[in-house]
Amino acid sequence: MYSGGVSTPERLIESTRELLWERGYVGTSPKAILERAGAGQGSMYHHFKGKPDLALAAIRRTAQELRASAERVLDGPGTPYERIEAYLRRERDVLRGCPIGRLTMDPDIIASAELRAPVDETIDRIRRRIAEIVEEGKRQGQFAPALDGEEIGATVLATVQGGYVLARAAGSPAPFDAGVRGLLALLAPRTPGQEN
Amino acid sequence: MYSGGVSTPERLIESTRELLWERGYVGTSPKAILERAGAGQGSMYHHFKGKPDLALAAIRRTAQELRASAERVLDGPGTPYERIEAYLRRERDVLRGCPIGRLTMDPDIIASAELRAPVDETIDRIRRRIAEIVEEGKRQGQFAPALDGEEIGATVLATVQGGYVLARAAGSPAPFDAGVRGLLALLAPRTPGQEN
DNA sequence: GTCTATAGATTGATAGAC
DNA sequence: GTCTATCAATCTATAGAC
Repeated sequence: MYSGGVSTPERLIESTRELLWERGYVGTSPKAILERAGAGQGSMYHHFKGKPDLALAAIRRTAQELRASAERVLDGPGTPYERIEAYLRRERDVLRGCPIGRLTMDPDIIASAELRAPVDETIDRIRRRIAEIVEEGKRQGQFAPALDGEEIGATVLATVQGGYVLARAAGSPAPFDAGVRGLLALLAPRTPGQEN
Repeated sequence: MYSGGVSTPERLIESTRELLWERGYVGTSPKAILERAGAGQGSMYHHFKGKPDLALAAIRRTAQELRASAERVLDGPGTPYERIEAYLRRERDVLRGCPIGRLTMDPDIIASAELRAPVDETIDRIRRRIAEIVEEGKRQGQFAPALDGEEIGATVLATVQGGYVLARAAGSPAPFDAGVRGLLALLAPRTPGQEN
């Protein structure tokens, strides 16, 4: 339950972000949001048009934060391989899953162009940033010329998103970590004299 | 809506399978199941203890079918690489997602050991089968000895599961196909004289 | 701007007629 | 074995007092 010097709309958005992550859109009721935010029924409908409007505000903020934190890692120091490795290995609460990726399994999100848009944009931007890094690595001779940046970008992001699925199914982060290690082994940069 | 010479419990299970795939567990109501099955309230509670019991029957059947069809491809003809390629490229209704994988984003499925069990078992068995095939490929010299079968198995399955996430976010199967192509490029078998 | 009261629909489940 | 009727609780939303 949020309190402190934070405004009511702010508490509503933060509570919605948490619940969307935990239970998805379909599984999140206004009542649950209001309880967590410590607000009454009227407050929500005063500040937002309804559940979809509040969810949109919450999703936009989560998308923005996720994109920023991913790009901080991808634009950090190191060789192309090292930056992709940093992205794959960065700290994650694996069993909670991806707060943006999980929304793609929500039928009401996918049915609404407005709610799906920030999800699409976030995933697409990260994927394209990885694609650029792979192309950079190809120019530097770190990756094989036969690799396609766009394709590897999709593979990297899919491994992460699918890693969450495997981990949640198993009830353990281990399969996520295994998938990441497998991908890194496949991506391992070519060093002089190395045959694979 | 199911009819024909099919029994009522059968129609209930099939309707539940469809709805779990489309809307997940949280998003599927007994009412919706009954409407699709063309049955009344009483029928469902006569044959099943309730929503979780019916869902369990539906999930077990879907899990069984998915495992069988995946293993048919993985145990088919061809080299280890070709069998993994066949698995990755097999026909999929990409935008519908995986009927088993999507359940991992359902909080009520994950909260129930009984409902999660068939999901876990299905994913785990396919992953281990791929791991065996990778080890077989290593023995044949088709894959680099440095690769770990268990890890690559997780990477392959994660790429598929995550590919669905990317595709549904984009509203197009293209990112799924791109991710698969990227992974296949990384897995590409070593042929005599080839350096990467 | 916040609250409670209330609305009509839907949820998951039960009772009891046929 | 199937149906309709009914249940208490919850859903999303609105009304209106403060």
